[in-house]
Amino acid sequence: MAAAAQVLHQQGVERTTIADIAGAAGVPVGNVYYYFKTKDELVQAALAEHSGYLAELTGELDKLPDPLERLKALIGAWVGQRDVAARYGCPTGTLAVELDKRAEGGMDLEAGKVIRLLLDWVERQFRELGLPDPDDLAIALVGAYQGMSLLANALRDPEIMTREGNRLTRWLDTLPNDGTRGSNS
Amino acid sequence: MAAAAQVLHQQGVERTTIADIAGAAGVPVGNVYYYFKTKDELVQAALAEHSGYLAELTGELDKLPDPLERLKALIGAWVGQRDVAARYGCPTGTLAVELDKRAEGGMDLEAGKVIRLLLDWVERQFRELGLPDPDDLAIALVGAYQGMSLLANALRDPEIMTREGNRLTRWLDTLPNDGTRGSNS
DNA sequence: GTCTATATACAGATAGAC
DNA sequence: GTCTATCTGTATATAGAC
Repeated sequence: MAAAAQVLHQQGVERTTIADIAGAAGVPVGNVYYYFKTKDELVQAALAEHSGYLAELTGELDKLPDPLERLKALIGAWVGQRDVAARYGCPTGTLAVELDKRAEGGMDLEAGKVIRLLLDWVERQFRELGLPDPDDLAIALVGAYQGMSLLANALRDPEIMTREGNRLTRWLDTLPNDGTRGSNS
Repeated sequence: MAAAAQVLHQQGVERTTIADIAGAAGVPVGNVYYYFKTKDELVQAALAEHSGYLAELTGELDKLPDPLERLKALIGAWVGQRDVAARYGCPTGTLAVELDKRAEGGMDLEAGKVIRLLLDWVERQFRELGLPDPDDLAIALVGAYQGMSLLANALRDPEIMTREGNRLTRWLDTLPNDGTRGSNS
């Protein structure tokens, strides 16, 4: 599953053969088919991997006491992945684009479900901050992440992630404060 | 070329066969190969179509006297395409994702060049407005467009385009004014 | 449960009649 | 310049030995 997630991210779903995944995992092709009946099941497995990574990350962030700090740490994690994003794009975002075209199998919305998990977590943070329209704010933040990942990838420029990350962090600081948290400045 | 642009956008590069494009254009396959030696050349042609559409759009917007109004009209054009974006994504953005994986042929950066054209035009508007860091602002605006297109597509929800479009328009109004243009409020 | 060999299908590309 | 028929490569998936 880890091999599938990595190779599918780097080479894309359509350009990746089962032999590629088998090779990356160090097993022969027939072996892969023993555990995954179709290529689509391997894609599902890769999505589950990304979903697990997301749960792990948000689980860590939830340990931070302040929702605003959690969101800033999330942006920090995104920027920390800037080189991967510039080379291969956001794993879930590029999968969403690829699966949308891959009509057969009805998996076109599976990547959207993982993105939805991230959206819901982000929305929860904005809600805890007492901000109006937390769903719109979540769309704005996650959308900015997907957008900067796509641009960084299309232009092969990791600096885009850094610059947008800084702007987003400043943006978070400009949002109205409901007064229950203290300001350090 | 128009048929190639449309079918490649809707079905994706890898899932589109030459027969699909030939069928959409109403000609047999052999005919397509008379004008385009390889599938990659058809992709190039599709990119040229999107680039032409972009030039047409910005050409129209340039007729507006105020750069701020040009940017707002650009956002309006994006939102006007919300149903297409929700179903198939941004034509250039999804192509960028697909071409990044399609290593062979060295076309991985071609879609990035078209996006660069848009970025440069947007940056020019911000510069005319006398705003600091116009390149960062352009990344933010075009990134937001790519992000909301991807989210709308992944979640199959055109309303995301409308809501983000409204937010971006309000954002433009909050940017510092250099004083050379009048405020109506 | 692991691995090799192969069947099946289909897409990119070409040859050549018209 | 248009179109049909076909070659060729390759990827998914399976059969079956071990």
